[in-house]
Amino acid sequence: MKHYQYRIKGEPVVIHAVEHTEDLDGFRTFVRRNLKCLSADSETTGLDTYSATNRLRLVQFGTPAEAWVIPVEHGGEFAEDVRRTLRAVKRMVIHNASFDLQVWDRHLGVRLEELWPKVLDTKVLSHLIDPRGQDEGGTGQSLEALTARYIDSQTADEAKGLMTRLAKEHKTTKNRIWSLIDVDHPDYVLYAGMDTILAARLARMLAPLVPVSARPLIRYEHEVAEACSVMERNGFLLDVDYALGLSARLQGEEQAAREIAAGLGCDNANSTEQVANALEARGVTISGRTEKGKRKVDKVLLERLAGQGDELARAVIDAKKAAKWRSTWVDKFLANMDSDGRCHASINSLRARTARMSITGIPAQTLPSGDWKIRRCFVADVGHLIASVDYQTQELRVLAALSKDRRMRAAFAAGADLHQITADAAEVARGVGKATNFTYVYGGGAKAVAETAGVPVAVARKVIAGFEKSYPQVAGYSLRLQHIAARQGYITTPTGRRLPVDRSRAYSALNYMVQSTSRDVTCRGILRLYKGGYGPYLRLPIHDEVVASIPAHKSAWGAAEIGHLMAEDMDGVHIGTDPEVTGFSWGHGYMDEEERLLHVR
DNA sequence: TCGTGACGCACC
DNA sequence: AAACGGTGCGTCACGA
Repeated sequence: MKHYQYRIKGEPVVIHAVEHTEDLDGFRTFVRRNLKCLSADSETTGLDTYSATNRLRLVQFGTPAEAWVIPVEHGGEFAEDVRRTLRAVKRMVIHNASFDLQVWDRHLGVRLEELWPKVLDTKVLSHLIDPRGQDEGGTGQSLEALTARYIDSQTADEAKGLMTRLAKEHKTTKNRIWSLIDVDHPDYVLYAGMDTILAARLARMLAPLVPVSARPLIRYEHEVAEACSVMERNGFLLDVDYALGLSARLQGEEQAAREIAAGLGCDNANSTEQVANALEARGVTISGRTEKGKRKVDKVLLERLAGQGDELARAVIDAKKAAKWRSTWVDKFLANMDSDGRCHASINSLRARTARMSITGIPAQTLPSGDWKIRRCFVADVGHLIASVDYQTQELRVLAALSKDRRMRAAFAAGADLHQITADAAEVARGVGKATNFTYVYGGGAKAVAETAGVPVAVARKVIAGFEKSYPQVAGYSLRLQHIAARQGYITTPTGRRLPVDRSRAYSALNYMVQSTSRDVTCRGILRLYKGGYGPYLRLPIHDEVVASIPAHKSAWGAAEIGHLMAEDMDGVHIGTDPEVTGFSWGHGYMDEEERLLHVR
């Protein structure tokens, strides 16, 4: 048994490090005394919870003044005591609970469903107080930044410095120190214990700072996080043979393209500088410049040159694409999969300033959609099919509900084609109307519309004017939001969420409102699915879409049920869904008929 | 050898 | 007067 003293702004705190089973008596007394509420945290060998080599090393429990660190790595009675404690505590404060709950689920066998209902996640509180990141003028959501802002900057620095110093001492990197450091190293134990003390203090500090309007969101965001953590635990089955084949093919394509590029004077197609030099050596003039004044060599330029017959441009495009597809997607899937061949995404259910989610691990939000080959890597469970259900023009319907624009609402009620209406108002093609609708909601002007729709700026101006004439109350709504934002620095969504709006970019208020409210539509749908027993079938949420793996023998029924549960009326505007059973792989939804016939299981 | 900024590119 | 919102990630180039 060891005890470490530390001071936070002069106040003494103590960290008890359990070493022997006899030490557990003191720990049990501590738990009994604080059964009502404890903070908790864990230290693992890494963030890859589902990999075969990942281990749980420490579990820590704390109060604002005291922490106990249990070396669960030793197993036996230590692990058993932690299990009992996790189950017995009435309320648990955790910073980013999704991570720890999955760790305990995987390594201790305590199901995350059992623990989520009693968790208070300080990261959730922090986001509801200020969703901005550190580089956006906010505090960010990291424990370190929150400690510096709300508790004590010196403590934050010292806690952070501990592990950096340990890594240096052990001549290793910050990423590797977690698995190498002795489980009873004083600095490691101090660091581990401090985190729970800080989380316990943060909970007290942050809870009263959540705006009254956002209080109901506390429960709701914990439930959304729970549903997402179940999806993470489920994982998405990888078609290993297909992925290996695709990887090999991409490697061959990249190699071939690189050889051509090298023959034409460019050794590294990934280096914009080298490509620019090689192109100029061939007599190409590069007029575009980046923000920092460098020669701009992007896909637009390269495609144009390739279209004119430039072989180097073509080779560079091919080499870059094959390399990116292999390294960013396929090889990453193969590296990430667990021993059952499943990939576990990491879903940050409350991420952006607008509360939009982000997904890493499987970067599901950014997989190519124009080509099925990458998504084809992911398949339904045995005996299942993939169902994909998305909302129909979610953001525009949300805009109709929010702005109360009579004509937009009437158009949706009548089942009219909003993109066509916008197009007709300016007598342009439907595609131009569609691009304008989206770009307008993104806060774009004539220049942006011209860019995305591929029309001259003069035409873009006309289409925007047509949009505003078609839906006169939308522009008024945008202005009202801008005024509110200018007055108080933030706007409040229908769910009570505060969205800070930078005064220099007041025009983005409309987009923030629509994006955030749409996110909440999807989240409510996810919660209905989760509470309706669909948790085991859910795979990924992607903005306005949910992907699921459902038993094949009732897949059509299942997809329709999912669509039903997700659909909702918002202030009289129906936000409906398009359920689709794609096939045995996710990619099947992006194939044509002929391709589907070639890909059978 | 590491961390970081710039760039480009994938998506809704 | 006009205003492109929100993400993740790989590579290169550079400085500590």
